[in-house]
Amino acid sequence: MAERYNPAEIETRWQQRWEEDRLDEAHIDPSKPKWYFLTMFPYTSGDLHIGHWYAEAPADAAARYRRMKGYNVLRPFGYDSFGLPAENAAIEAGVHPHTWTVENIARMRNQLKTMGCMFDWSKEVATYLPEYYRWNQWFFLQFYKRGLVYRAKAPANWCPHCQTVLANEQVENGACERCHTPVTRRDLDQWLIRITNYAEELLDFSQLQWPEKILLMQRNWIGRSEGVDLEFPLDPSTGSGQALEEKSIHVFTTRPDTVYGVTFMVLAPEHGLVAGLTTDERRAEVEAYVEQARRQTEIERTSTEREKTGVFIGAYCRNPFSGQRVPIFVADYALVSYGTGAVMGVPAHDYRDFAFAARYDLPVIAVIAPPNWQPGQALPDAFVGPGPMVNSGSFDGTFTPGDWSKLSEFEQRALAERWAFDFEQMAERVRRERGDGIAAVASEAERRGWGRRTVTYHLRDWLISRQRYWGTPIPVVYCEEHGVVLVPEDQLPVLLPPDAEFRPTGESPLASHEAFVNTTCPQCGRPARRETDTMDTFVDSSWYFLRYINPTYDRGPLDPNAARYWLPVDQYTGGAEHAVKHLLYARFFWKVCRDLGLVQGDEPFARLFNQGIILAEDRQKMSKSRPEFVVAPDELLANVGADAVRAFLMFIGPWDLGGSWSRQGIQGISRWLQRVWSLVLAGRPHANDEAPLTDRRQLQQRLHQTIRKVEGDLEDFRFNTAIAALMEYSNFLQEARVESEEDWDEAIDVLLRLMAPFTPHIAEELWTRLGKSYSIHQQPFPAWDSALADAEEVTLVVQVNGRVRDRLLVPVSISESEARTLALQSERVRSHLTAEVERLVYVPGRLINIVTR
RNA sequence: GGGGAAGUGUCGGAACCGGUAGACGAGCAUGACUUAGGAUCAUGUGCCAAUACGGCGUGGGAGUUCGAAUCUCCCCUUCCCCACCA
Repeated sequence: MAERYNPAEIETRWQQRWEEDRLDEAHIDPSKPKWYFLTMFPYTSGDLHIGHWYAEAPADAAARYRRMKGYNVLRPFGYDSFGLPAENAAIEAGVHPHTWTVENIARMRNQLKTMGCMFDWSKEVATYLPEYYRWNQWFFLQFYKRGLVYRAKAPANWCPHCQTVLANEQVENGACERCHTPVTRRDLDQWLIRITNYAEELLDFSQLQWPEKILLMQRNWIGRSEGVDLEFPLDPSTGSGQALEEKSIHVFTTRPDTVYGVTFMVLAPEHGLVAGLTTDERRAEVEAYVEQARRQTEIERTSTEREKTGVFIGAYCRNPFSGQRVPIFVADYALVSYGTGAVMGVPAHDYRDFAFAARYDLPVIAVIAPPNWQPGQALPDAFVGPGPMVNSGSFDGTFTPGDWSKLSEFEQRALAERWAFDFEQMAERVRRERGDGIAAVASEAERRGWGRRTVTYHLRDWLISRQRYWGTPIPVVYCEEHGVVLVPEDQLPVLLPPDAEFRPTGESPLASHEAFVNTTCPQCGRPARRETDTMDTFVDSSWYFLRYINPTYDRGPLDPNAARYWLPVDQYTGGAEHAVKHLLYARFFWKVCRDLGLVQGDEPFARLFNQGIILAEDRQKMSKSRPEFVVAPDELLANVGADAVRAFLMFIGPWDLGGSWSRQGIQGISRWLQRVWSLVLAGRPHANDEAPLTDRRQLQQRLHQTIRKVEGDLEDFRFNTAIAALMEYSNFLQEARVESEEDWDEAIDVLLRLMAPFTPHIAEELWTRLGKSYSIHQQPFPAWDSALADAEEVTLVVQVNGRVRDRLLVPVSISESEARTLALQSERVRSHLTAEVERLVYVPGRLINIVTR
């Protein structure tokens, strides 16, 4: 009786051996093409769950395949280990975040090793270590010197639960992405990074082989809008008596063609001019409104269902084009964070303004004539479509496209229906029309000095200050004499003191640590205070992949020598949830690094692949409240083994779609591995029985077809069909009766090499047991020969009027006339030929369709 | 409100260019072997009929085509992302 497959024993044995032999360490080798294969590093949240396996196991198979194809593959691993979750968990458990993090990393590392992945452990990186965050601080200094870091007092997203500010990207539906508490606003002095300087370049995706979906999300997030900054002079006859430096209000508009339709002006509640412009009699009401806007959460404030509200502030400005006096309102539908924080209200041609005007009984002046509209007629709704300008002084009659080209076809059709005009005709008219009211008014504004063309982005500057403990201290000192002073490079790192009170109070925890706060000014040596905020952890993750290439290098964040060889990353894999956070920040960081001369090229990640999400059996997302899914169960590893878990996760479906985790299906993989085990160890099946001999040519054909299929699937991350092909192949071998020992050996040799990327342990074990040289993971991937893979005979389907009536086995080389003859001779076909044959459609190698009258 | 992805047996899924729908697994059924098994092996398994060389089948409805899961239009459902962007 042959020995049974015992995955637990085999797997631990090989994992130890590979580690001892440093099989997976990558070294610079100019004689080989390199392949930097990166997977997003995990947050150190504790035990590994099946989601981690899902991110790592298929990527490992793809990386192992690359290595077998002759690439020098770099496959590092690290830990994103600063940040709120560590702190929150530590507070809950009453442990220091440092202890919590160190323990988690140790546990995660051990659990990771049971997966049998080809990680190069010599390049491990953890962001909480001073050797790492020292370079965050170094980057901060370089950014500062290049004018890419600045300090500003601005209303910031504030999470009342986490007691810290958040970047725009970390607010989801108006709530904190971590704890889902509704976000409010707070005015604080904050450090920001000028990512907007790179907005234009970040919109260039031409060098990226990324999923369209992600590019689209980044494009939308950056949100480029071309428009005009228009200046509306303040009316001197109104307003408060306060002396104002500002003489005008700036608005950003994409629709200057509607400027004659302005009937009011809206300032965001946080707009700097509100307090100064408000008249005394309006002051109480305005202040109450501003105060309630401030208290509201983002969710309440940005709900689209909500009615537009606002308050007249008593002041007026003047429309430079029409000369008309325009009342100024404060309303929370204007956002400080977009454009100039002020909106020109054109109710006739903007839905929001229309709703606002309706509520406060403000005039609606149509300045673009909708189809079938008569002058003087009231508008039932805002009209955003194209048409001739009216009520617009010298611009009357100028055609303007309105929002037409910005609308999707769907929206255009809806608009056509709403205003009862012909969609096709209008589309054609806009295409043909040479007039452009938008450009005409914009040019006029520039000529008269009333405004200038400008581009506005949805992307905000990146707010990196955090009022929390567990992060990188910002290397800045405040001196009474010298103000903001940077900590000199040779004094880095500014160490995070281990003994600070880290419980959040709303104040930065470091502020109460006297020994940390009190320092001396690097310039004059007199007493000074340290900055007590820490950095957003997205700073850490923006460049970790640069550190991997040589994590011990101490003369800079990255080793230039290693950088020249390894960078950029050839393949990046990870979840799509980072589409506009990490992936945008990392692209930005790279571009700055390029400008600092640290790296070459414009993009860090040439190719990107997003795996899907793995759900529990009942399609619930895995979570901490469901411990049965949080831990990749030891018991599972003991029973079926890591190879089976790996292969099952790849077999479950396409990697980018994710799927449900079920223990049931894993039996199928386990059985397959058992069958392969017996097949390989038992030797040629049916060697001595009466079964018909398998044709040698057919054996080779299956072998080469399988290599071709598995290779193609691995190139495209289609692991599920690759494994199905391997199953088909091993099932075929099980049925086969192969005469020659050599042929059999070749067939098995190929099977094991093809399995090695997916199930590395069993492949290595069987390989060794067959007496082949260690290690299978250093063997080349088998090559296929299309002459051998291509079939000599094909099944020709014969259809009558599109219905399959017969299948004929014919040589590939069959001529059309031979095929016709054979098809028409077929008994099965003839019985369906009840009418005269009209024509014959012949698709070589596939089918013949006989069409009758 | 906008954008995107997807709907195929009992289940996960396959079908890459418009050309054999359901590969490969799971589950189920029957049988074999077994003291027993959630072990192993064999056979079957889309639905309806059951005489088969039959009919119907890829969310629903239309269309293009010799031929549609695949292309076009309308409708329905699910998931994801963004959401007062002036």
